Amino acid sequence: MRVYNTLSGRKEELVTLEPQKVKIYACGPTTYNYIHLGNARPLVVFDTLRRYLAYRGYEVTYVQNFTDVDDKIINRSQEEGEEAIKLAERYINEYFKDADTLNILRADVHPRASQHIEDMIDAIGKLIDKGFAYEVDGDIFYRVKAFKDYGKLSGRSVEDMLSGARVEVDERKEEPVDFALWKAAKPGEPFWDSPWGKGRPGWHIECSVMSTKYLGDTIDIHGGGSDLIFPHHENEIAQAEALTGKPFVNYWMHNGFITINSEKMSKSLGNFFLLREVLDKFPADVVRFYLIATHYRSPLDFDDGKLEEARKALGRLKTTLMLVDEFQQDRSAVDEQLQESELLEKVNNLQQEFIVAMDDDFNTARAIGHLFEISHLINSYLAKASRDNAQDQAVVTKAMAVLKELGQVLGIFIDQESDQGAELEDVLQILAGLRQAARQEKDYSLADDIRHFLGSLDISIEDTPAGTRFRYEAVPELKLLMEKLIDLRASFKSQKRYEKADYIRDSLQQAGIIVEDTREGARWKIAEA
RNA sequence: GGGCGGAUGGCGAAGUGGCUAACGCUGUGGUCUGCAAAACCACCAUCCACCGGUUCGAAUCCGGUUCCGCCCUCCA
Repeated sequence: MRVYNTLSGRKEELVTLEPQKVKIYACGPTTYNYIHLGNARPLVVFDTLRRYLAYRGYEVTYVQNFTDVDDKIINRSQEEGEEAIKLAERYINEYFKDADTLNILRADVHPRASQHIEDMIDAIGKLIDKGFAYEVDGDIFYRVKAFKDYGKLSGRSVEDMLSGARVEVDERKEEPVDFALWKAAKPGEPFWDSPWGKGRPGWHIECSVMSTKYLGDTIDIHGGGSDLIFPHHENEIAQAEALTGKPFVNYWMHNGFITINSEKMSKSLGNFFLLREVLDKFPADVVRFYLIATHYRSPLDFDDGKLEEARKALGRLKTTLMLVDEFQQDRSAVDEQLQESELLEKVNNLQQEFIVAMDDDFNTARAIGHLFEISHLINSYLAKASRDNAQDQAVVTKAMAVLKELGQVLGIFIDQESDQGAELEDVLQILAGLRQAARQEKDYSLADDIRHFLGSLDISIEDTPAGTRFRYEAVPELKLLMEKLIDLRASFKSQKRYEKADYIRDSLQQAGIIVEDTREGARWKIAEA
């Protein structure tokens, strides 16, 4: 398995500290707002990385922090009159809602800066003792010149930075490039007690401290967005390696940005979309698919059209799942009489190619391409297969298991549970029955009326030799379907087509829905409720 | 100014020395259908920003040019 390492600027064979075990630290969000789509990319990218490593037999330990002590949080809390830690906590909870929707697995540990102040004070003290930090008026700065490897990650030299320094210079610092480890508290700010007075930690120290605390002095992979390379990750290295004398991270991985009209999506430019706004318009699996359909290091341009395309593309894979589901007679009883099959041979080859693609720096784009090829093979096979043929059943089931398994590794098959599933399906089938009968009687206006009605609810209807099938992305509301059925029944009654009206009432009853006629009209209820 | 990366069909996006340049979207023709949708079948880049070089052979390596993005300030 090969991984692009920012440190060396090339792909390297992944050799973990311990065989078949991998320790990953991912930089998490600063929680002063809802996350935007740009924040979601590393979440999905590193979640996919993690799933894939687990799929390949690694025991993964995954740590993702929350920055809940920070200038932006303090500013926000002063604007809104909410205590900083409370505000941060509130957005941490909101973060989990978004992440869960996107099918992001929880980390093994989600450490928060606010809960590791003691550890940070301890680390800062040691850095001072070793000569890597100095105090000025209650502030502590890191002495960049003392760390000889400074700049090795971002590929720049201290000299270059000093000459081209655009940093607003704090005169008290020994060098403009020195950065804050500890900031003395200003009036009205949250603070903790330290040997240097009341204050709070700088941003960079938390990751060094929490990474080493939970994963050890040296870890395998540290990930985040490319904008963290400098200064954040550079400073993490300086802090941690000065402290331990050991390499901090073996593989640094950075994802590219999401752009809008080729400009980076960012809060300061104001061109961002909150993840939940996007999730309002598009299902989570589509968003996830969109985020990994491009290689993680490439820029990814955003607009609704791209998501629409992702919706259609993913829909193709889901269609295969649906077609197989429809084809299968009895899922449990297969598998025994499995014979040689050209389909399975090809599918197994594609599974290997999927692995080759993912092994090559997690090339999800190429891997997804192989998924489409599998999908295509299964669809073609299905078109000629026979439901009653045990061999066909076995082969298709086996092929689909591969597709599902690989989709699961990428996290793109998110099951959408419906709470009224049973009734809903029955009601749809009753509508299908009415339409089917209308078609047989050549009453196409009624047949089309039903189809158009369903179309208006974003349910599309497809006739197949085996019957009628429904497709929808958002689970439709039972209430609306019932209103239509009640309407139809009323019009049948007024036309004195009682056999149709009764068909509706009787089949609803069988489905567990009771229709009662009253003076004002009909009403309905679910029998068990 | 310094550092890093990119330029592939109508669009998106893989491919980093050698079979017909993946895959998806769109489009076209066909099968199927009361109509439709889905599915299936077939077709859609003699060419990979430009110029030069290395090589038997390059989109793929090297040099140069143009254009674009990112980082150097909080940012995933």
